[in-house]
This record gives sequence, C-alpha cells and structure tokens, in this order.
Amino acid sequence: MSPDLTQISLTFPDGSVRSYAAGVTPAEVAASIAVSLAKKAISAQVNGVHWDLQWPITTDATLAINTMADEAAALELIRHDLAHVMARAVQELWPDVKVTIGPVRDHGWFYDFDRAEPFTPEDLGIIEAKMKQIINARDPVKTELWSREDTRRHYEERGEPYKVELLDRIPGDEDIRMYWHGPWQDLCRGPHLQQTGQLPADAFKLTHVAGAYWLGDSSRPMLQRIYGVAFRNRDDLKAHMTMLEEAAKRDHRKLGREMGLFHMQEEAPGQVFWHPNGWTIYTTLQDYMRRRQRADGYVEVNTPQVVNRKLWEASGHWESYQENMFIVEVDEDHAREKTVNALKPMNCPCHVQIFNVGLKSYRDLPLRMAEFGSCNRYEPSGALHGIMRVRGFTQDDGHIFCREDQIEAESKKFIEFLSRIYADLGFDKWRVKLSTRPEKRVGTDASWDLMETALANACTAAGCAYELFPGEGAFYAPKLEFVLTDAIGRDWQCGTLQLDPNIPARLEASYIGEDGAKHTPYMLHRACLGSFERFIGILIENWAGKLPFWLAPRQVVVASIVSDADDYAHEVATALVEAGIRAELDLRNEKINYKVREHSMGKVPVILALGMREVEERTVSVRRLGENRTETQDLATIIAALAAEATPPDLR
RNA sequence: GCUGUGGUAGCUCAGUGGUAGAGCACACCCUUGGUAAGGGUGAGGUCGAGAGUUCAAUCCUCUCUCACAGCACCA
Repeated sequence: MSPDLTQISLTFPDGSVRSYAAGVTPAEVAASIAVSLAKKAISAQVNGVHWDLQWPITTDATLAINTMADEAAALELIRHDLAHVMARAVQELWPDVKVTIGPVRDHGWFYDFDRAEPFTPEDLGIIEAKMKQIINARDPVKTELWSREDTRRHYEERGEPYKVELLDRIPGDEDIRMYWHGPWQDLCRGPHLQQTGQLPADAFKLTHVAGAYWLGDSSRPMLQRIYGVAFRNRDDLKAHMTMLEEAAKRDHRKLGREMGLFHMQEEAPGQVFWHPNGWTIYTTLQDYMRRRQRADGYVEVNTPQVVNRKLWEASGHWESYQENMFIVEVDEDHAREKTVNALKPMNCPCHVQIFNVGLKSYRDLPLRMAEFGSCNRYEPSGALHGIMRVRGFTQDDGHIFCREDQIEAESKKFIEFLSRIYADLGFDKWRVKLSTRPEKRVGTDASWDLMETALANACTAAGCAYELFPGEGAFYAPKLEFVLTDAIGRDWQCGTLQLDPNIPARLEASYIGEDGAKHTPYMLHRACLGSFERFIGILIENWAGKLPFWLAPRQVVVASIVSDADDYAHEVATALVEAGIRAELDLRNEKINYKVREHSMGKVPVILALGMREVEERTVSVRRLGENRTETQDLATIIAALAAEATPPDLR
C-alpha cells in the first residue's frame, strides 16, 4: 500500500482548524492534542456522524472527540459494548451457545442467544460476574474490515448459522466490519469503546431473561433473550432502579385492588368487574366526555352488540379481522343454517347504518356522531394486561361524516377538542404523529396528497408540531396518532384521527350534493381517550392513585376522634353530600391515627377529623392527602371550597 | 398465540407424599384515644380445574385454565 500523502483539514468544535494526513484516526488526533484527552476519549463525531476512534478520516471534516461527559454517545457505547461483553461472557461460560444479535434499546440492551436450556435468574448473576472480570481485564477493542467471503467462511467454520444469515441480510457488497473485545469477535457496524475497562462495572445490571423470536418472526424458532440496563455511573443506575420501583408502586392492577376499583377473574378473562369506586371514576369521566362532546357539536348514538355476519362481510371485517372477533352462533328452529353473528369489535359499520337511514344532504355535513361504544375483541391471551389491554372495552368513539373540503377544518377542531381534554385530565405533554401513505395502498397519488396535506395543515392550524411517520398509514388513508407523556415519563398512545374514504364506500353511504348528485362522504374515525378501561388505567398510574379531587371516587372521609363527636360528624357528612361531594363517615371505634393511616392508604384526598374542639366551635380539622399538617376551618368555608374543587373542569 | 415462571385464607406469603400455617384485613369484647397501625378473643381454606401414579396427592406426572414477564399481535 502506497503512503497516502494527501493532507486533510479538520475543524474542531472551538472553530480551530488543523491539518492532518488523510487516513488519520480520531484516536491519533486526540493523542496529538493531549495525552489525557487520548485516554479519556471514547469516540468521535465526524461531520456529525458517531465515529469509532479507530476509523480513518479521509476527507476534510468537522471533528469532535467524545468523552464520558457526552451523554448520548457515552450511553450508546456503554450499552453497545456491554452487549458484546455479555455475549462474550455467555460464550466463555457456555461455549455451545450460538450468538445472534444484540442491539441497544431503551435504557440498556438485549442480546438473543440460541441455547437449548433457558437461562435461569441464577445464571444472570454468574454472567454479570463474568462481565465484570472482562471489564477489569481492560481488554483492547479492535476492528477490521473483512471481505464477505472471509466473513462467511469464518462463521460457517465456527458453526454460527445466525451470523451467516445476518451477513446475507446486509445489503450492498461492501466489506464487513468486525470487532474484537479481547479475544472475542463479533460482526458489528460499531462504533465501540477503546477498551473494556472504559465500561462502568458498577453501573449495569442484567434485569431479566425472556423468549424472543429470531428476527421477530413468530414462525421462526424462539431464542433466549437477556436484557440489561446500563448507565454512566452508579447513581444513574440507582435512579433508574428507583424509577422502576415507582412504576411498580403505581401499577394500576395493584392500586385498583387496594382502592377497591375493580377486579378480574378467570371466568371472564380480559373483562373488567367494576366495583363502586372504580365505576364512579368511569361514570365521572364519561359524564365529562359527554358534556365536552355535546359542546363540540356531536350527536350521541348507541348501536347493537351482536350483529349479523353479513354486515361484517360488507364492511370487510369478516375477511381481515375475523380471528379477533367473538363469533356467536344461534340455532333457530326454522332456519336451515345456523345464524352467525359477531360481537362488534368496532363501531364504525354500525354508525354508517345510522347515517344510511334517510337521505342525507350536503347540508347535514359535517355530521359528528359519537358513541360510548362497547366493543369486544378476541385479543391473544398473551396481550392481556390488567385493564389496559382487554377483550371487552368501551371506546369514546366518534365518526365525522364530511365532505373532502371539510377534512382540514374538522381535523383541526378535533385536535383542539383533544387538547382541552388532555389538559383537563392532567396531561400537559403530548405529541402528534402523522402517518402517511404506505407502499401497498389504494387510491390515487392526488388523493393521498390531498388527505396528507389536510391532516398536516390541521396540525399546523391547531398550533401543534407533528412528527412524520412515512409509510405508516393505513392502506386507504393517512392518520394522526396522539401520544401523551405521563408523570414518570412514559408514553401512551391514546387519541387517534383516522381518515377513511373506504368504509363509507363499501357500506354505500352517500349524500346529495349541491349539484343534486350522490356523493360518498369521507369518514373520520376519532377517539380521544381510546378506551375508558385503558385510559382509567393510565390515569391511575399517572396520578399514582391520587386522582384530582373531581375524579377521586372517595373524596372526603369525616372521621370522629371521640364518639361524642359522632352526631356532629353525621351532620358534617350530610352537609357535604348535599353539596354534591362524595363524603363518607368513619365513626368506628378506632383511634384517629388508625383512621388517618387507613384512609391515606386508600388515597382519600381529604380527611376531616372531628373532636370535641370542632364540635364546640363548629369547625373541621382538614388533612389533605400527602400533607402531614392539618388546618382548622369553619364548616361553611370547607364545604364551599370542596364543592368548588369537586366541580369538573369544564363546568368551572 | 409462542417461550418461561407461577396459582395455598379477602391481601401479602410460608409449608409438607399421611386432607394446612403467619401477618394484615374481617367479627366480637375491652379501650374514648387529637392526625399513618392500642389490646384481647374468634371465625375463615375442595391448597386454580380435571385425569393419572400411589394404601394415601395441596405436594409427583399429564392435560386444561388463569395470571405475570418478554416476544408476536394491536386492520
């Protein structure tokens, strides 16, 4: 190889420019600046691309050296290198295990292995210890480019069929990058750290093991996946573990039981038995939504649960959604064949039936039709999760029938509607995803242009930025999805606005236009909460059970301190109930400490404790959930204050 | 649906090839106590369902079911 005498100039973050021989590596550049920097360096950004310290730079470029202080780069490298170190540890412990892939994900990484025996939780500890040995050995990380033929031969000789398959899946004909962590080799695009000793041995943890399909394909063999989490230092790891504990404390299944909201049982998997407290949340939320929808010009309807197969054939659900439907067969004496019905999994076909009764004029549009629609879907057993993913649920569903030129205005109106509701329910942070035309689709490009532009303009007009998801739309139209962020930073997709020219056409919906001719309306499927079941689960977890006063199922407990205060307590509770507040009496023969503890754990927002002092002064001692101090107020004042708080936000 | 782990009192969990235990909750009694557990007594279980092995099964085997974690699914 002839020496490359070409010089390149590198621009540093401070704006200075220095000249180097072409092919210089960031490691060499760092060394030319300071020995300490060379030691601290973990990777580089070359023209903004995350760059391995060993990769040569051949053209003029901007260059920044990353150290552990650069969080994004550091976390990516730590997690990625740990994936390799873990795979090395596993193969050193069990040489017959086949390696597959190990990407960085969320707060850590995972690596899938092919091994006859599943890993046990005890194995995780053994692997962790081995990983720490590897880190302490401070093995260098090296990289080389190999030809495809050499790579293939290498993995075939080593008996690593998954790697061979991966090799075949790498597009193009470029050489393949190889990495070594000490003696252990893996096919990997990099970048990686300089040596294993740069990994924080005390800031990672193997969390769990689970089965996972090879390449996500459920027809392929299942592999053993080990998950780990990793951070830059021990404190960050601890903070993460604390967050997980916090999430566990908020689990709606746990709080739902403790607060007496609902239960589920074997005879009705994926369906909710709502108890009085839970049903209070449900109906309070539903009443609120009903008022909001009326105010926004919706008409409310209700449609059948059990619907003949013919309608599902017409709508297309029978063909594409049958395996998710509960089928109901009925023997009728005089019928030659069984009647086949299905529980409705969606409300749209039924709403079109209502639309189809009577001739509709363009003057009737837009027609906003809403239903708290109870749906049943046969979800796979493994998908069920508390009340968040169920087989029987009620959507805050709505379908807007409109003309093409009304799509944008109706979409904007819905975004504003949804925005008010999320704010009222305590979600200030949410975002919009715009999914556009997929590869396989129906309709002309002009029609797609029109629909996508309408949705994008609606977002802009409503004052919210959208993220673009090209190719993620349904086969017939684009859609908006609304994702909210909860109090501990988790995302939940709840709202949706799905444009649909398809179903109205299939079910022969039409209106008479200004021109006197029949036209097919567009339909906008839209939901704000998604389903009441799931959304209430999200509310519980977001608020950790401490719901805002107006939504709290139990708002006030009036607790007597001595039995001589019972009559007064009764009077106070009655006055509260008359003021529209959900108040309970606690006259039990227990100490006030006991009562306070019990109702605090029950997440009751306000406890009014009454002793002889309050009886004599006609006051109450107010204790708010989460506060240790109490405040004495006179009866009329507290009733007025609580009545105001109990008023739903749309009525204030 | 797939892989793995589980199912014992309302809840959280011990336990054993010879039909079961704790704490909390519950009931009753004593206690009238000032803001996160006062004391005593008592009641409560077809050990998820079915089949098999065994003299004997909550325990071992198989099937089913539900739950949990992950994957797949969420037109």
